[in-house]
Amino acid sequence: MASGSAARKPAPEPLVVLEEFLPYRLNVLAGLTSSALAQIYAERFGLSIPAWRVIVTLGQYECRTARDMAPDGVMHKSTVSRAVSALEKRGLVKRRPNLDDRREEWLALTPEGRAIYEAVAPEALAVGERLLSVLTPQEQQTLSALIDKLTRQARLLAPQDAEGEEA
Amino acid sequence: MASGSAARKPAPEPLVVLEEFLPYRLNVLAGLTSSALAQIYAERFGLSIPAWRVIVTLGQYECRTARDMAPDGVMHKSTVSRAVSALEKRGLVKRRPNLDDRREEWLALTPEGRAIYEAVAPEALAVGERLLSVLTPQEQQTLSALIDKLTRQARLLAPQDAEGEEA
DNA sequence: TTCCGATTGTTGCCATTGCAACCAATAGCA
DNA sequence: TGCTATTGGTTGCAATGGCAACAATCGGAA
Repeated sequence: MASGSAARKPAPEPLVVLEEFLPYRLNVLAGLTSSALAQIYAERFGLSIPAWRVIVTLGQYECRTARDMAPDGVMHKSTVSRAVSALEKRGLVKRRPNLDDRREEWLALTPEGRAIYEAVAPEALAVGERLLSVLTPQEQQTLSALIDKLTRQARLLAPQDAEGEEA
Repeated sequence: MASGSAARKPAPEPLVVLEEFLPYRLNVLAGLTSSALAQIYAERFGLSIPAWRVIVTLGQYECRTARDMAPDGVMHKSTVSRAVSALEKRGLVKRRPNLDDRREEWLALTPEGRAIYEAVAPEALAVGERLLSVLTPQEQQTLSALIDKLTRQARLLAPQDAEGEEA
């Protein structure tokens, strides 16, 4: 940084201080966290973010439909669709028609899918633990409550439907 | 939801409960927050996320170089490059060669850019305020501290260099 | 029964963007 | 002075993913 040190001169009237701006800080934190996680499921298991979410959801609930895959509204239905297709092609997920409503299909992990799930999940959990390890149990509980409050509020402020648009 | 209510059956052994998994919850919150913000700077001012960040950074610090634009490591240098090009083409940002080191260029908002900044910033701030309005001042302070702690830790866990990969 | 609107899921198209290769310029060192 | 490693920045390429249009199906009301 030869002479770039002058880059700190504040502008006439800085209206927003980025480093203190909550949405920005949340994005940075979420991005870093995703990176840490991606190291696990991407590099080591060849899973994309959407694929990882599908795997983990199906590991948690058997037989969800693609529609239910993103009820919290984090992924686009097209994203889910493509992720499921890819996972099916890899033999990790299996579809079964729902005879009661033939628009949708039941989804479930195959044994191979379950195996991957059981290999990835503990490592992902470990990352989460390592993240939280800098907080006391009390702080963790507080954080959880704060995130919940903010998420509820953010849902009110965000465009009603559209929610899936990060990465 | 004709018959989909059965989708709740938990799997044999759910190792990860997504709704309680910190990285996931952070991503959801950050995504919703970004959506709320994007409504302002995208729909109303035609700014992309990177463009918004450039504008806001230049509003805060005059004459930063493109390199300094993402020191917190949130944007790729190619992303910054393209955002700056676009903004220059729109006449919102001006480049000036740095004669001391001709690899880099000083960047600054043009009057038009400054005008946009002064129009967007207050609205963006308002979104942030509305988000935080569900927390007491005490809680806001706590949240800030927790985010800092987690961000520091996440930086240690994430791949050393790569950080810009959200959206 | 027969529409019409709503819902699930897929796909084509396009914008975004990460990656890596590359150019230009600098710094450090022999 | 040259030679090499490093850094700021740009661009081609390919993959990702959102949007919107579409097909298939269902539910409800006339």
